[in-house]
Amino acid sequence: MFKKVLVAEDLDTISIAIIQALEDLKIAVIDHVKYCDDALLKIKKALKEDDPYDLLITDLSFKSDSRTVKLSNGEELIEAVNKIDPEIKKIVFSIEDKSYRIKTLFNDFGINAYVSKGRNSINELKKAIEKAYRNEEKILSSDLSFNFNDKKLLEIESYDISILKLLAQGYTLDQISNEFKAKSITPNGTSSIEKRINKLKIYFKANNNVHLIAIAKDFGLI
Amino acid sequence: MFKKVLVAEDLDTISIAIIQALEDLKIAVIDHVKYCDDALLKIKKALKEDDPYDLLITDLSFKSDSRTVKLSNGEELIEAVNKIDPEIKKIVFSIEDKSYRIKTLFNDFGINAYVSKGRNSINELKKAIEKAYRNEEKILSSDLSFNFNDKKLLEIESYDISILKLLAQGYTLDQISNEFKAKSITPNGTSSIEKRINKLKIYFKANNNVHLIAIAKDFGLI
DNA sequence: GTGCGCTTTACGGTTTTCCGTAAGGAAATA
DNA sequence: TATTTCCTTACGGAAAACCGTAAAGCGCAC
Repeated sequence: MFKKVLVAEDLDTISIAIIQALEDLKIAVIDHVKYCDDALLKIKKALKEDDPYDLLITDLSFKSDSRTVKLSNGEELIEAVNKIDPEIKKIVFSIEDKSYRIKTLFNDFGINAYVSKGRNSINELKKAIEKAYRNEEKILSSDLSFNFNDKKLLEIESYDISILKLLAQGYTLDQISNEFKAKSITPNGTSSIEKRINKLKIYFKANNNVHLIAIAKDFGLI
Repeated sequence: MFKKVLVAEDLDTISIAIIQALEDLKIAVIDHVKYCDDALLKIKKALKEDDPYDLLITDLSFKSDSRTVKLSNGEELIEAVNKIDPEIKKIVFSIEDKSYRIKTLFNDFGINAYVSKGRNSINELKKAIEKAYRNEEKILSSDLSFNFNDKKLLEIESYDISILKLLAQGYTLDQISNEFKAKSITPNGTSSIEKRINKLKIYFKANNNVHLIAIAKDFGLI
């Protein structure tokens, strides 16, 4: 079993349960941090001392408080960790259950397991840890289990997300076009952007832009 | 101290910590349910047997799964409980930190305390329980503490929420007007609705309807 | 009844979205 | 080089949002 595990979770109520689960699994060293920044520091330090962590268990969303932080969520933490420690196994433990975001975690962030917080998540977490230790890939908690080959949500790319984000900030088509030109993102003609929004509306069965943004918010795309 | 307490919380990770905290407070009877429906049943049964609960601790959001439920969130549960058991004390323990929703809980739902899940929430919860036992009113965990006299967000009423919800579903002004006429909600002229939306846009500093809905979603209004 | 204040509704002009069609341009193919 | 195909952009008309102003409706005091 893993020897040294780091838990990044801000809610005290939840970290208690995670640590208890890790103790049940007879893990020797269990460290816990409440901020992403601290997690990165600990991983750096462990590497320097030649005693790295075997596993990182992290949440996705962290509450912001008075403390100013560099890494504000789990994705940013994982991105930073990947740069300095490609060996460490990564399990995400979060309430998020939107397939789009979870697929990105596996495909772009290279996590080993995703466990959704739910009514029986401690068992699911324990199972995922054991599977990760046995080097299984793309581990999903059983309440989720969607098809990774389903291209549906993977087709939506960062370009679409950029449009949706700007729309949600109240930009008009013209303003989005100018913004894209300024950042040399192509295509950037108002007509092209309009067409792309139209595709999204058809895809999400949205009546208009307002509806589209509401749906995008619900899906956790933005 | 309270003798009999009911905990309504779907996440197993969190309920463990809550129950542990209640045990620390030497509470004799601690019951726990994962669905709002079950909470209402237990409260009903306890009333019938003339051994009612002293305190209900509930979350706001409950995950939906295969089981079909009548009460799908904490607000609905509290509403139902208020009808059958006006005596029971009510503490809401949730991640939500938007003042609008919390104020409604105190003013319209008559809860005794609100504790925000955070980095030190177990202590906050314990303190809130003790204060509620001493009959204190409108107890807030210390990480929140906003001014109840601040009228800002209280001014937004159910009429505004109705408009926002319909907008988010892709309705046009005309359609909203018709919907309101059908449900005899007044005012229902397109012009009046337009004016109201405009107020909301000024209030939330939104550039247009799309922006407004994005903000409303972020605020948890809809 | 009359006048006042407030809310609701109506109206008109401008901007933006909405949606189809078509032109322009670049890469691929023959 | 000519042709096809796909992607990008332009254009134009209808619908809806946007925004200010004016009129109508209504309760209320006098």
